[in-house]
Amino acid sequence: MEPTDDETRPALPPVVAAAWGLRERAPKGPRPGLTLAGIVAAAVALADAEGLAAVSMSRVAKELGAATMALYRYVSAKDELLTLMVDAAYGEPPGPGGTGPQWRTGLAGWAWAERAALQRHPWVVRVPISGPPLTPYSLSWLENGLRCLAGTGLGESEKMSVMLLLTGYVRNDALLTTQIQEASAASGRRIDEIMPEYGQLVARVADPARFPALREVIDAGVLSQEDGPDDEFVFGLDRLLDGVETLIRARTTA
Amino acid sequence: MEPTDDETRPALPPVVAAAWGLRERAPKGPRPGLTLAGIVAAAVALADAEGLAAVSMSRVAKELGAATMALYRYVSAKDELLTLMVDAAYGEPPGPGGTGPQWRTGLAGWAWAERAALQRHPWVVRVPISGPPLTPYSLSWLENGLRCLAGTGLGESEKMSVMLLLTGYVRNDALLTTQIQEASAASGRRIDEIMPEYGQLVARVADPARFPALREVIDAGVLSQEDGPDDEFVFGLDRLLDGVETLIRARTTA
DNA sequence: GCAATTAAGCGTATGGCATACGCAGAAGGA
DNA sequence: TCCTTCTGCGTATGCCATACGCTTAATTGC
Repeated sequence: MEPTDDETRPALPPVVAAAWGLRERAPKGPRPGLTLAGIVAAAVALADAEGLAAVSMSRVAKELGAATMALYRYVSAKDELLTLMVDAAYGEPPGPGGTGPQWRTGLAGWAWAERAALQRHPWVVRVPISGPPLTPYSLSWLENGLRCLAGTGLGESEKMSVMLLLTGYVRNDALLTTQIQEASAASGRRIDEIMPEYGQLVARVADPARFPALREVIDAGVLSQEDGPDDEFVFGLDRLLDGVETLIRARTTA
Repeated sequence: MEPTDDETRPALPPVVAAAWGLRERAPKGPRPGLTLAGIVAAAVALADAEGLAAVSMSRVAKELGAATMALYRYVSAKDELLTLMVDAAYGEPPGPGGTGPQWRTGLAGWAWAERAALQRHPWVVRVPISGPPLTPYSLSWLENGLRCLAGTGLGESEKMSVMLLLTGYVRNDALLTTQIQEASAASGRRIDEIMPEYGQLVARVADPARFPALREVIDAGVLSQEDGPDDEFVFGLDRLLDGVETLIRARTTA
């Protein structure tokens, strides 16, 4: 008996197989009354409307008119549902951007697209990473990002590192944004009220002798003026892509 | 009656006042049997030992030999406790680095120090941000970071943006690292087992025709080789500081 | 010394959560 | 017709945050 693939290769995690539609149904037994895609869609809609905290197994089931435990016929644990929700929330990535010298506009467009997706589904960044990306849409996003870096002279390992850095930046920005929004909603103040107040509070609490640099920032009025919601994102993205550009230039001229 | 500070200035949030030690105790009534600092220390120790999920009000109280509701005499809600825990976990920042041309080594040291603090207390990045930093240690970290940028020609607003970008990078790296560790612990596999497996799984699931760039990465063996745990952090930090350097040079030569 | 005041510690109750387990019944194959 | 297999689901367990109000300790004003 020759070795089969099943013995030489690691098995696909069940949730990955499900995401790629590789589950085969046994012919016997009653027809399923629900579908995995329907469960995921209901959970995504619920998270969009009421936040990730509202996504409990019983609540999703109620939304579908089913009992809580019925969901466990489709998903072995809540973690699996979350993984599938994230993949669905990402959806189709933007088309591959230009390669070669256009890498920068391509990657910038990719980053803005991820940001837009995370603004549509802010709860995505609250779902703990369960491992490196293996689900269909996640891999498509990675693929299209990597394509922007073709012809830049970067090594394959460097390309992956750039993508990791970029998606990390976008995700962190989205996490910060939603956390600030939630905190301001919880405190009942609007964000444009909070920032000027913040400057005053820091000034009150931070002794100028011990916090001189901070005091200069406050005196410059940085904390009082409001900037457009995109300004901070643009700044960070520009720095980050500048850093990548420095590396690419070094690889090209070397 | 002339306007007092209390009328013209926003009030300090209670948790901020507590963190700066500004709570005055009424002389009457029984002596407190617990201290805020003691509660925070117990909660930090518990989070270090068993993770943030283990930090429930009843569990912290049990650790202190008190009843659950006793804690609510010191903290108005769990969120307040979490805020104080984070501040305690950061602790003293590294001394201010050199200014002027040494900004880069100073900021790099700052970033490594924050990373070290987050490795000591991985749960910190799981605590939702409740607002801009106002607690003592948080402000000290910000202060010492800003000092590195003195004499670089950056505007005050740009200095703040750089610090936001840098701390975001470090925190995101820490979040990713702990999530991967937790996921690998939950699956019972070691991380150095997972990565080679991951390459094989991607290869199995990703059609080379549809995922050419991804396939190149896999074929280069990027996903199979393990790099030192710091390599990825070094790469991102270098790119990020390169990007800041580009900006500083533009401000200097202009 | 005594009464009034104030805050500390805490017992109880509420409503929600994930999910292990096992049963009833449906669908198809033999 | 009977047997296998799978679906839907009811129940039970042990957690969680925290609102409310009682008892009691420590102090002040008389």
